[in-house]
Amino acid sequence: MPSARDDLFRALADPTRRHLLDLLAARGPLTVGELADEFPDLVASGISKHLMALRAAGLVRATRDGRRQIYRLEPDAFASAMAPWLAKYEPYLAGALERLRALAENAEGGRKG
Amino acid sequence: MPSARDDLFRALADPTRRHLLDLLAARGPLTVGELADEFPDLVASGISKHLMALRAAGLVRATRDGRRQIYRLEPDAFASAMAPWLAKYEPYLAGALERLRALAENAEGGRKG
DNA sequence: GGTAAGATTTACTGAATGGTAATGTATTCC
DNA sequence: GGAATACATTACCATTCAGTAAATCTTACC
Repeated sequence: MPSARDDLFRALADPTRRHLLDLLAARGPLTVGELADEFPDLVASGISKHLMALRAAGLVRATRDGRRQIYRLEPDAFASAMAPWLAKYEPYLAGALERLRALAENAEGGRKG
Repeated sequence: MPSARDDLFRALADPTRRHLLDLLAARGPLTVGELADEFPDLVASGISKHLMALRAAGLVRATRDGRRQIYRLEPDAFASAMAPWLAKYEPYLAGALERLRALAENAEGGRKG
Protein backbone atom coordinates (compact mmCIF):
# COMPACT_ATOMS: atom_id res chain seq x y z
CA MET A 1 0.00 0.00 0.00
CA PRO A 2 1.64 3.17 -1.16
CA SER A 3 1.87 6.09 1.23
CA ALA A 4 0.84 9.63 0.39
CA ARG A 5 4.47 10.47 -0.17
CA ASP A 6 4.87 7.55 -2.52
CA ASP A 7 1.90 8.81 -4.51
CA LEU A 8 3.32 12.30 -4.54
CA PHE A 9 6.71 11.33 -5.89
CA ARG A 10 5.29 8.84 -8.35
CA ALA A 11 3.00 11.54 -9.71
CA LEU A 12 5.89 13.99 -9.98
CA ALA A 13 8.04 11.50 -11.83
CA ASP A 14 6.41 12.15 -15.19
CA PRO A 15 7.45 15.30 -17.12
CA THR A 16 3.99 15.76 -18.60
CA ARG A 17 2.41 15.75 -15.17
CA ARG A 18 4.99 18.21 -13.87
CA HIS A 19 4.26 20.43 -16.84
CA LEU A 20 0.55 20.29 -16.04
CA LEU A 21 1.29 21.38 -12.50
CA ASP A 22 3.53 24.14 -13.80
CA LEU A 23 0.74 25.44 -15.99
CA LEU A 24 -1.72 25.46 -13.11
CA ALA A 25 0.84 27.19 -10.90
CA ALA A 26 1.65 29.85 -13.48
CA ARG A 27 -1.79 30.54 -14.90
CA GLY A 28 -4.20 29.54 -12.17
CA PRO A 29 -7.22 27.27 -12.63
CA LEU A 30 -7.63 25.87 -16.14
CA THR A 31 -10.00 23.57 -17.98
CA VAL A 32 -8.91 20.24 -19.40
CA GLY A 33 -9.13 21.69 -22.89
CA GLU A 34 -6.93 24.64 -22.02
CA LEU A 35 -4.39 22.32 -20.48
CA ALA A 36 -4.55 19.92 -23.40
CA ASP A 37 -3.85 22.77 -25.84
CA GLU A 38 -0.38 23.00 -24.36
CA PHE A 39 0.38 19.44 -25.42
CA PRO A 40 -0.01 19.26 -29.20
CA ASP A 41 1.76 15.92 -29.31
CA LEU A 42 -0.59 14.23 -26.89
CA VAL A 43 -4.11 13.03 -27.35
CA ALA A 44 -6.85 14.35 -25.07
CA SER A 45 -7.48 11.11 -23.26
CA GLY A 46 -3.83 10.95 -22.33
CA ILE A 47 -4.06 14.34 -20.64
CA SER A 48 -7.17 13.20 -18.86
CA LYS A 49 -5.36 10.17 -17.52
CA HIS A 50 -2.50 12.29 -16.28
CA LEU A 51 -4.97 14.60 -14.57
CA MET A 52 -6.57 11.60 -12.93
CA ALA A 53 -3.17 10.55 -11.63
CA LEU A 54 -2.56 14.03 -10.22
CA ARG A 55 -5.99 13.97 -8.65
CA ALA A 56 -5.37 10.56 -7.11
CA ALA A 57 -2.16 11.93 -5.60
CA GLY A 58 -4.15 14.86 -4.19
CA LEU A 59 -2.10 17.41 -6.09
CA VAL A 60 -5.00 18.93 -7.99
CA ARG A 61 -8.73 19.36 -7.51
CA ALA A 62 -11.45 19.58 -10.13
CA THR A 63 -14.78 21.38 -10.13
CA ARG A 64 -17.48 21.24 -12.78
CA ASP A 65 -18.53 24.28 -14.76
CA GLY A 66 -21.19 23.20 -17.18
CA ARG A 67 -19.60 20.62 -19.37
CA ARG A 68 -16.12 21.77 -18.53
CA GLN A 69 -13.95 20.59 -15.73
CA ILE A 70 -11.80 23.19 -14.02
CA TYR A 71 -8.58 21.99 -12.47
CA ARG A 72 -6.59 23.87 -9.88
CA LEU A 73 -3.67 23.17 -7.61
CA GLU A 74 -4.26 21.60 -4.23
CA PRO A 75 -1.19 22.81 -2.37
CA ASP A 76 -1.99 21.21 0.96
CA ALA A 77 -1.25 17.64 -0.01
CA PHE A 78 1.80 18.85 -1.82
CA ALA A 79 3.16 20.79 1.13
CA SER A 80 2.31 18.27 3.81
CA ALA A 81 4.03 15.44 1.97
CA MET A 82 6.96 17.44 0.68
CA ALA A 83 7.94 19.68 3.58
CA PRO A 84 8.78 17.00 6.15
CA TRP A 85 10.64 15.09 3.51
CA LEU A 86 12.70 18.15 2.57
CA ALA A 87 13.35 18.78 6.24
CA LYS A 88 15.30 15.56 6.48
CA TYR A 89 17.82 16.96 4.03
CA GLU A 90 17.95 20.36 5.60
CA PRO A 91 21.53 20.01 6.92
CA TYR A 92 22.68 19.16 3.41
CA LEU A 93 20.70 21.88 1.71
CA ALA A 94 21.67 24.98 3.61
CA GLY A 95 22.40 26.87 0.44
CA ALA A 96 19.19 25.94 -1.27
CA LEU A 97 17.22 26.73 1.84
CA GLU A 98 18.90 30.09 1.93
CA ARG A 99 17.43 30.80 -1.47
CA LEU A 100 14.05 29.49 -0.41
CA ARG A 101 14.19 31.68 2.63
CA ALA A 102 14.76 34.70 0.42
CA LEU A 103 11.80 33.65 -1.66
CA ALA A 104 9.63 33.26 1.39
CA GLU A 105 10.61 36.66 2.68
CA ASN A 106 9.97 38.15 -0.70
CA ALA A 107 6.56 36.53 -0.68
CA GLU A 108 5.74 37.95 2.73
CA GLY A 109 6.82 41.47 1.99
CA GLY A 110 6.06 41.78 -1.68
CA ARG A 111 2.93 39.76 -2.25
CA LYS A 112 0.48 42.63 -2.31
CA GLY A 113 1.30 43.92 -5.77
CA MET B 1 16.75 13.23 -23.86
CA PRO B 2 15.84 13.65 -20.23
CA SER B 3 16.89 16.80 -18.43
CA ALA B 4 18.66 16.87 -15.09
CA ARG B 5 15.35 17.58 -13.44
CA ASP B 6 13.74 14.64 -15.19
CA ASP B 7 16.51 12.42 -13.88
CA LEU B 8 16.09 13.85 -10.41
CA PHE B 9 12.37 13.22 -10.17
CA ARG B 10 12.57 9.83 -11.78
CA ALA B 11 15.23 8.85 -9.28
CA LEU B 12 13.09 10.08 -6.41
CA ALA B 13 10.05 8.18 -7.66
CA ASP B 14 11.16 4.87 -6.19
CA PRO B 15 10.64 4.31 -2.44
CA THR B 16 13.77 2.18 -2.12
CA ARG B 17 15.89 4.93 -3.62
CA ARG B 18 14.32 7.52 -1.33
CA HIS B 19 15.06 5.25 1.60
CA LEU B 20 18.67 4.98 0.50
CA LEU B 21 18.90 8.76 0.42
CA ASP B 22 17.27 8.95 3.82
CA LEU B 23 19.84 6.60 5.26
CA LEU B 24 22.70 8.62 3.84
CA ALA B 25 21.15 11.81 5.16
CA ALA B 26 20.57 10.42 8.62
CA ARG B 27 23.74 8.41 9.12
CA GLY B 28 26.27 10.01 6.81
CA PRO B 29 28.48 8.14 4.33
CA LEU B 30 27.85 4.40 4.18
CA THR B 31 29.15 1.41 2.26
CA VAL B 32 27.00 -0.56 -0.14
CA GLY B 33 26.91 -3.42 2.35
CA GLU B 34 25.76 -1.20 5.18
CA LEU B 35 23.05 0.20 2.98
CA ALA B 36 22.05 -3.24 1.74
CA ASP B 37 21.67 -4.46 5.32
CA GLU B 38 18.71 -2.12 5.66
CA PHE B 39 16.87 -3.95 2.90
CA PRO B 40 16.56 -7.58 3.96
CA ASP B 41 14.00 -8.24 1.23
CA LEU B 42 16.24 -7.09 -1.58
CA VAL B 43 19.21 -8.74 -3.17
CA ALA B 44 22.56 -6.94 -3.26
CA SER B 45 22.63 -6.38 -6.99
CA GLY B 46 19.27 -4.67 -6.76
CA ILE B 47 20.66 -2.17 -4.27
CA SER B 48 23.62 -1.63 -6.52
CA LYS B 49 21.36 -0.83 -9.43
CA HIS B 50 19.44 1.66 -7.36
CA LEU B 51 22.69 3.26 -6.28
CA MET B 52 23.71 3.50 -9.91
CA ALA B 53 20.46 5.28 -10.67
CA LEU B 54 21.04 7.73 -7.85
CA ARG B 55 24.56 8.28 -9.08
CA ALA B 56 23.36 8.87 -12.62
CA ALA B 57 20.97 11.48 -11.27
CA GLY B 58 23.87 13.13 -9.46
CA LEU B 59 22.26 12.62 -6.06
CA VAL B 60 25.07 10.57 -4.55
CA ARG B 61 28.79 10.16 -5.00
CA ALA B 62 30.93 7.10 -4.37
CA THR B 63 34.55 6.74 -3.32
CA ARG B 64 36.58 3.56 -2.99
CA ASP B 65 37.98 2.37 0.29
CA GLY B 66 39.78 -0.87 -0.30
CA ARG B 67 37.20 -3.22 -1.70
CA ARG B 68 34.37 -1.21 -0.31
CA GLN B 69 32.55 1.59 -1.98
CA ILE B 70 31.49 4.47 0.22
CA TYR B 71 28.43 6.39 -0.84
CA ARG B 72 27.50 9.84 0.36
CA LEU B 73 24.98 12.49 -0.55
CA GLU B 74 25.77 14.99 -3.29
CA PRO B 75 23.50 17.85 -2.27
CA ASP B 76 24.47 20.24 -5.05
CA ALA B 77 22.65 18.48 -7.87
CA PHE B 78 19.74 17.98 -5.59
CA ALA B 79 19.50 21.61 -4.61
CA SER B 80 20.16 23.08 -8.01
CA ALA B 81 17.47 21.01 -9.65
CA MET B 82 14.97 21.17 -6.84
CA ALA B 83 15.13 24.77 -5.66
CA PRO B 84 14.09 26.53 -8.89
CA TRP B 85 11.34 23.99 -9.33
CA LEU B 86 10.04 24.58 -5.81
CA ALA B 87 10.24 28.30 -6.43
CA LYS B 88 7.57 28.02 -9.09
CA TYR B 89 5.15 26.83 -6.44
CA GLU B 90 6.23 29.33 -3.87
CA PRO B 91 3.00 31.36 -3.95
CA TYR B 92 1.06 28.19 -3.26
CA LEU B 93 3.37 26.95 -0.57
CA ALA B 94 3.67 29.92 1.72
CA GLY B 95 2.96 27.82 4.78
CA ALA B 96 5.45 25.13 3.88
CA LEU B 97 8.09 27.70 3.05
CA GLU B 98 7.47 29.34 6.37
CA ARG B 99 8.43 26.10 8.02
CA LEU B 100 11.44 25.75 5.75
CA ARG B 101 12.44 29.28 6.57
CA ALA B 102 12.40 28.43 10.25
CA LEU B 103 14.56 25.42 9.51
CA ALA B 104 17.03 27.52 7.56
CA GLU B 105 17.29 30.05 10.34
CA ASN B 106 17.81 27.28 12.82
CA ALA B 107 20.55 25.91 10.59
CA GLU B 108 22.29 29.27 10.40
CA GLY B 109 22.22 29.95 14.11
CA GLY B 110 22.81 26.48 15.43
CA ARG B 111 25.15 24.93 12.89
CA LYS B 112 28.47 25.77 14.49
CA GLY B 113 28.10 23.28 17.29
C1' DG C 1 49.09 -17.70 -6.93
C1' DG C 2 44.59 -18.87 -5.21
C1' DT C 3 40.54 -17.94 -2.74
C1' DA C 4 37.23 -15.06 -0.51
C1' DA C 5 34.85 -10.53 0.04
C1' DG C 6 32.63 -6.37 -1.81
C1' DA C 7 30.41 -4.46 -5.50
C1' DT C 8 28.95 -3.93 -10.41
C1' DT C 9 27.23 -5.81 -14.82
C1' DT C 10 24.50 -8.62 -17.70
C1' DA C 11 20.57 -11.46 -18.97
C1' DC C 12 16.13 -12.40 -17.99
C1' DT C 13 11.15 -11.92 -16.27
C1' DG C 14 6.77 -10.09 -14.57
C1' DA C 15 4.55 -5.86 -13.53
C1' DA C 16 3.75 -1.12 -14.17
C1' DT C 17 3.56 2.90 -17.28
C1' DG C 18 2.53 6.06 -20.96
C1' DG C 19 0.48 6.35 -25.08
C1' DT C 20 -3.45 5.78 -28.69
C1' DA C 21 -8.06 4.67 -30.29
C1' DA C 22 -12.69 3.73 -29.31
C1' DT C 23 -16.56 3.92 -26.34
C1' DG C 24 -19.36 6.02 -22.64
C1' DT C 25 -21.49 9.89 -20.08
C1' DA C 26 -23.03 14.39 -18.91
C1' DT C 27 -24.18 18.85 -20.55
C1' DT C 28 -25.32 22.51 -23.88
C1' DC C 29 -27.46 24.15 -28.08
C1' DC C 30 -30.67 23.85 -31.92
C1' DG D 1 -35.61 15.05 -28.85
C1' DG D 2 -31.23 14.99 -31.29
C1' DA D 3 -26.66 16.56 -32.54
C1' DA D 4 -22.47 18.38 -30.71
C1' DT D 5 -19.18 19.52 -27.04
C1' DA D 6 -16.19 18.39 -23.10
C1' DC D 7 -14.24 14.82 -20.42
C1' DA D 8 -13.69 10.26 -18.58
C1' DT D 9 -13.19 5.35 -19.14
C1' DT D 10 -11.96 1.20 -21.28
C1' DA D 11 -9.23 -1.82 -24.12
C1' DC D 12 -5.10 -2.45 -26.02
C1' DC D 13 0.00 -1.98 -27.28
C1' DA D 14 4.96 -0.97 -26.75
C1' DT D 15 8.24 0.37 -23.57
C1' DT D 16 10.26 0.89 -19.18
C1' DC D 17 11.27 -0.69 -14.68
C1' DA D 18 12.25 -3.26 -10.46
C1' DG D 19 13.59 -7.41 -9.14
C1' DT D 20 16.44 -11.98 -9.21
C1' DA D 21 20.20 -14.89 -10.56
C1' DA D 22 24.53 -15.59 -12.56
C1' DA D 23 28.85 -13.87 -14.30
C1' DT D 24 32.53 -10.46 -13.85
C1' DC D 25 35.80 -7.41 -11.76
C1' DT D 26 38.67 -5.54 -8.21
C1' DT D 27 40.90 -5.74 -3.84
C1' DA D 28 42.33 -8.18 0.42
C1' DC D 29 44.17 -12.13 2.72
C1' DC D 30 46.59 -16.58 3.18
